[in-house]
Amino acid sequence: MSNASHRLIAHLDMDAFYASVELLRYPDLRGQAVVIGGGRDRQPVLQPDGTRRYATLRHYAGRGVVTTCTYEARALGVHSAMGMMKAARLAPDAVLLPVDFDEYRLYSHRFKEAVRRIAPEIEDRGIDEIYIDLTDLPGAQADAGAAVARALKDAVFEATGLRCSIAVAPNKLLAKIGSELDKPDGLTLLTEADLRTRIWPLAARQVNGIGPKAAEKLAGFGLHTIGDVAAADPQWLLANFGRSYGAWLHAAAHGHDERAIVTHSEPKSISRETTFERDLHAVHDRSTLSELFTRLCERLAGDLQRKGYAAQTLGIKLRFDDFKRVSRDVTLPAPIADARAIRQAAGSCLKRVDLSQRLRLIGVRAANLVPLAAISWAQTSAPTRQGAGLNAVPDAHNRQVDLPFFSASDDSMV
DNA sequence: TCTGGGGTCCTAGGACCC
DNA sequence: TCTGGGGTCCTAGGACCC
Repeated sequence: MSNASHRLIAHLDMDAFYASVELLRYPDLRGQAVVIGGGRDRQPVLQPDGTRRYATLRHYAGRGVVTTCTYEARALGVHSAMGMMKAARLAPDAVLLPVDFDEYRLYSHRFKEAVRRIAPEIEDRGIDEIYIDLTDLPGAQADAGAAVARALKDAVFEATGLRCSIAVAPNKLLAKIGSELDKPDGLTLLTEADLRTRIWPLAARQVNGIGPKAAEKLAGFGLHTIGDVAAADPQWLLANFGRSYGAWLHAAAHGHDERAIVTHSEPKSISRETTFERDLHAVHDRSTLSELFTRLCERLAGDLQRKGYAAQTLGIKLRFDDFKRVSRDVTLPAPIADARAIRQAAGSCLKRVDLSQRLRLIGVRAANLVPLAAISWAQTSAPTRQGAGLNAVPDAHNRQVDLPFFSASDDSMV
């Protein structure tokens, strides 16, 4: 019932989330350059005198990337998604910690619960950020959400000991941009009136949905800021960026966004992938690859079963040594969730790829997810679809994909 | 010593159906 | 022999996000 033009949408973003969680555990690192990411076995060592000894970036060797880092590390030029080798050159003395997703998920749950107690209309946007609809919250309209935002920040700190940045705006697009404007520990209020002064001067890349490719293309036309895009002729945008994306660019640059808060969603796909320590060859490293592949399928099966889904589509993703990537997938006559069936379906996909080039990464993906509860009875009567699904499986023995326990004729990679 | 892992959405062509 | 127009599903790839 709320008027769309009077919406109050908040975006809440935890400040350097993983790094900040680590600082709660290791307060002696506060104020230092700390990088999270890379290897697995870099746990701090507790020494006899009670102090901890930490690994530093200096001697890092491997293919990891920086997952996140403290603001002190950012001051040295390190940022998320940077290769660890590069980060090590920039900040050799920075402390290196392994990622601990279980711990981060715990804190993620805590901060979201704290928010939910004040404002229940939450959209999950990953482990460390959410959108919140404040529109119908008592009193929120009176001060454009300022007091609620303050209360949310306090509640999050109370529940976790962690700081966050919040922006309140008329829509998700502006709220998302706004939460970056005053980081860390920020509180930003944006209205339509701020568009010209506070949004248009920002780089186009600041808009959620304008990524590296689009930003580069825009820059090629001399459009660098959001204001530049806003000033561009809409017909010209359509002609150069396509009907859909061009129209969206125009709307976004003018601060228009009617998307609602989505409080519930079902997963569309579940996947597991791994990058090898060194590039592997399908023939040379056949047994290593086969074992890794089987392991991935087992982990995927575990994920599916734990989350209560079976998959009707299975696929693989490969990245070659030159970073080119391919994917293959197959849709089965009936959904599956067990490791052997997944291994076989994924194996059939693998056979459709030219594997003469060395591989850097391999992944397995489950899609077309069906809740396990929905398929426990009518398994056998699932209709078989015509078309590419079955045709795409070249080997006759691979057609028995709907059997819960297949006779293992396919343990090979190629 | 470049470039992780887990996702979503969009596009585009072909198969197939009516 | 020539000639339709939807609509949906499947597959592959790409952009983007956290």
